[in-house]
Amino acid sequence: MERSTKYMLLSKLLGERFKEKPADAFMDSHIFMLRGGYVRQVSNGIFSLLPPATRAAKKIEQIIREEMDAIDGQEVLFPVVLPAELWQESGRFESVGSELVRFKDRTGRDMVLGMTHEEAAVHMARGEAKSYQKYPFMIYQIQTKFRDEPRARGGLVRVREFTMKDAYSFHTSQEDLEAYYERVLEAYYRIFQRAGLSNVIAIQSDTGMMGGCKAHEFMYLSDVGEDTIVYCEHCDYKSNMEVAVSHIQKGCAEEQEIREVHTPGIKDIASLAEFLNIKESQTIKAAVFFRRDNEMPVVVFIRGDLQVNEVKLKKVVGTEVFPLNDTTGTGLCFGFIGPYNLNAENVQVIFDKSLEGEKNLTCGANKTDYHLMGISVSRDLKVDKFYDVSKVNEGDACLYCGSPLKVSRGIEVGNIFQLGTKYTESMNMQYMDEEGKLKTPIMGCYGIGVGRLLACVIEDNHDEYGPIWPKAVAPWLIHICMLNQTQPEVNDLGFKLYNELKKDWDVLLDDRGAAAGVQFADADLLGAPVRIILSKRNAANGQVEIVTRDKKIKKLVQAENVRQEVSSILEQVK
RNA sequence: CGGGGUGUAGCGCAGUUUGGUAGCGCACCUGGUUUGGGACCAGGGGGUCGCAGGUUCGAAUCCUGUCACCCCGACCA
Repeated sequence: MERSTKYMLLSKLLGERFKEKPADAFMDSHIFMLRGGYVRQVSNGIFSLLPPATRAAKKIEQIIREEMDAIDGQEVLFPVVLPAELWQESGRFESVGSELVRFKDRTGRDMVLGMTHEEAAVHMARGEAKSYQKYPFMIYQIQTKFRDEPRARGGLVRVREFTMKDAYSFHTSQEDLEAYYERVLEAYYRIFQRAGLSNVIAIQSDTGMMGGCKAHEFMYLSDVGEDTIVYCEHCDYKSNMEVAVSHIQKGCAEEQEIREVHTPGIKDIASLAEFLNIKESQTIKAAVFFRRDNEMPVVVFIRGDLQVNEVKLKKVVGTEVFPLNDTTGTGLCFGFIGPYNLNAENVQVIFDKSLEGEKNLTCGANKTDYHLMGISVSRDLKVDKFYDVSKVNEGDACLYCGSPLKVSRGIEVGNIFQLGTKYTESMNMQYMDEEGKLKTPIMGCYGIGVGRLLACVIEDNHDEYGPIWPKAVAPWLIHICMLNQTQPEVNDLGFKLYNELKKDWDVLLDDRGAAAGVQFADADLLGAPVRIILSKRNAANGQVEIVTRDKKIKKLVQAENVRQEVSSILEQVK
């Protein structure tokens, strides 16, 4: 019996492969992982990995490990289950929503499932790093996380339980953190490159529930990505849509008198612009939200052609906001809300910067079926402050160089944060500096989702038949097919090559005696970079065929030269 | 959490409108013929038709409830 999945007989490999497209999958990586016997869903967003995926994941983890060690990381392991007290110390037991799984243990003690490990890292570090002499240091783990996502989807791209590499660094100065942050950023680029993932960019991002000041997300650019990225082709500007900024072209309208117009049933900007034959950019849109703390509705006034960026708005109002659909009890005249003569006693009003200085605008009249035309913002409205709460649109001018901005989709495969002292301070972590004074360390954290990265590697490396694994990640490097296996010379040569090659490489031997088409289809799904094909007709000449999974190399070689040919071909493939 | 969709064998599906013995293709097992892109012949195993109630002589099919999964949105290190 084979004892190692490193080399393996295909007849023993666990994992049914099939040719039909699974009905529930729509992403290529998801389809191939199901069809190729890589993963099986156990529950929504919860997967088991079969041997091929396990092997590929381990290889990715090893790449990550090497690169983390290369920037002085020390590997550790935190628990999956943590006591609520730790999360109460940081304040996140209360502040994080229901994606944090909370439960009670046998004795009724509150516990959580780790969804990220800042608290655990500080808990470890504060007990072990009491002198400045230990600093700086970085600890990391590769560990299961659980987040009860409201909506898992796309196979391994967005799941509830997943393996993540998370790293935490501790510093005695902001400068030191920033210098280290740069080292991590470069290590991340090396990791993605080594894993065979092209087209990953680092972009500025929102810090979200992590807190802190500066953060980057590493985005694999892909049409099936869930995140929207704004970037400038001319300068270096790249940002998540959530925090993207742009220069908004201002109108140059003439000032006009205010006049009321009858607009029966015209409740949205598109129909208003059409009804009055004006541009959408000449209107003021009112978007209403409610605050999570339910204090009062938030009315955002923004130029009619723009949209409200809820992440930006959340930062301005200081709490989460949700679009308000139920109008009753707000005192607002829905569909006809305008900033002029608005009874704003019971609402919070925010003006977007797109309105600053604009003239001759049309807005709701705060009474049903009427709008006002000719509003000039500086003349007619009292605005204390304009905020940037608008979404960037493709083609907007870059704030830094003026070139038109581009918009793309991406999958977040990693992120890095400068956390500052958010956790070290709240959790009372201190060290003694050179002068004998107690100081609070400054912290950074850095994550990579292993399974998501694996899925992205397939997204980036596949054809219509299956994955084309980069050799650094491939479950097996060499896949031997024996056509006409009933012929002793084929069978014997197959096992001879298998036994020889497995000394140096991860090898899979198809010993099932299956039809050629079956063997090829399965080899495509398993995606080994190099395929060796044995057949009756070539065995007669002492030859075997070697092809690469990407079909770029295909050659007949003498059986006795296979080892060196494989070696040289492996040098050439990605 | 809102909107939509689907639950029948491991996978893909038909059957439900009009109630009457649980079906098809692929996969799996046995034997045989095959073998350069999912080949063929013969035989076989596998289902409480998501679950729970109800109507009925009789329910995959009709009614009520419930659960799960998928898609869009909301949400999200």
